[in-house]
Amino acid sequence: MSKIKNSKRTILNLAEALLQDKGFNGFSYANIAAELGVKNAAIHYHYPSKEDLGIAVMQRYRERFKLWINNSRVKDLTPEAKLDWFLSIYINMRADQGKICLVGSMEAEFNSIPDGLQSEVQALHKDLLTWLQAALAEGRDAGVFTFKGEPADKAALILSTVQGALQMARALGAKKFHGVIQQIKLDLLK
Amino acid sequence: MSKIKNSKRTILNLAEALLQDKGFNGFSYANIAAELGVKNAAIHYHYPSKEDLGIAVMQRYRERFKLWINNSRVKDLTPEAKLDWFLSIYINMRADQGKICLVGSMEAEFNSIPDGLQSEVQALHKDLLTWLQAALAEGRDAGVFTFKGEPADKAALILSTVQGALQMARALGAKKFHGVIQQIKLDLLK
DNA sequence: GTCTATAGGGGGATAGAC
DNA sequence: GTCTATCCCCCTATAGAC
Repeated sequence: MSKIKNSKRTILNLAEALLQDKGFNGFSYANIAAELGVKNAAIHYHYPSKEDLGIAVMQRYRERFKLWINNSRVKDLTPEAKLDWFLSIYINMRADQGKICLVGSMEAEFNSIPDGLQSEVQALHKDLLTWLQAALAEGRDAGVFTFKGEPADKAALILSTVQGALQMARALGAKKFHGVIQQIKLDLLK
Repeated sequence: MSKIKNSKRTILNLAEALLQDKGFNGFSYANIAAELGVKNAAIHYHYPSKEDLGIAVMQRYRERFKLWINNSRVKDLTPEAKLDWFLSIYINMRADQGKICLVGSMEAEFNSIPDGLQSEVQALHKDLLTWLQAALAEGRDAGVFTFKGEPADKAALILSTVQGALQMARALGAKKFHGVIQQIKLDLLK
């Protein structure tokens, strides 16, 4: 791995964590530079504008998700295990550390982020929804999930729920978040 | 109504709308001043600091909610009508105009808002949760709601859901939001 | 109560040296 | 690739005149 690729990766890692922590308007190049031990301008060399940086974070996340769902370790899971895998993504975001999901962070500030970034948020949200909808449909057909209505609406509900629950955890604690996760399963499993 | 009270009320109205639109870090005194047709400093006269303004918005909302739930027009509703009333609060926030709820807006920026404001967010979220939990328990006892688990967890789930769904509407459209609202009812009613 | 003026800080971004 | 230096803008907040 070349040095520049490593720098870029480290910057993206920090930016992603800051987005989940403080949001797009809540972090600055100075935050990243400080943690990296370099100066402000060095970050601009790798990502000229803040919009570029935000877009790069979102695109990387989308590609990561695509790799996961196309890997047989996820693809071949039972519907129930697929749901557990999906929920574990949000559990691993560490509600106890006040982190929220990228999509929720970006959508809360949607009206004050650059246009190009809005499109990336939209694309990622669609990807998540599409996969979850298929998993729910598969599970209901297999007789392990039970819910009324359309898989599309149920998927949108579950995604909205985990997104909101991570935010709730900031004010009311991680315990409440885990209660919601359990309730999602109670509402879905036979 | 005195003139100062009117000014204060107008400022709070504008601040509330801006919070739902752009978030605490996304709006400025200049935004309010411009819409009010006065200068920046005039707003500081009524609310010295931005934290004061944010807290005042949250406190007013809490009192408004308290008045509603203690009014017989809500208190005497059937459990099912209570749920509809509660959901109508979020429907009336106009997902089609990109507005989200105050709690969601504040919690998404929770780690970069003043401490005093964090406490108000926490208090409002608790109020909403407490009322919804009681309504759900009442409805299940009356045999009109059906759900597994604890009313506390189901209430936290529903609140997280509407909060997340309003945010989702920004990226994916208001139609998806209304689909989620319908799904909430499908998941709850017998 | 609102004004002008201003202080003081932070943020995004660029130029040019090394 | 990273540095120093700098520009310019927006923001919160205050002082003092009207």
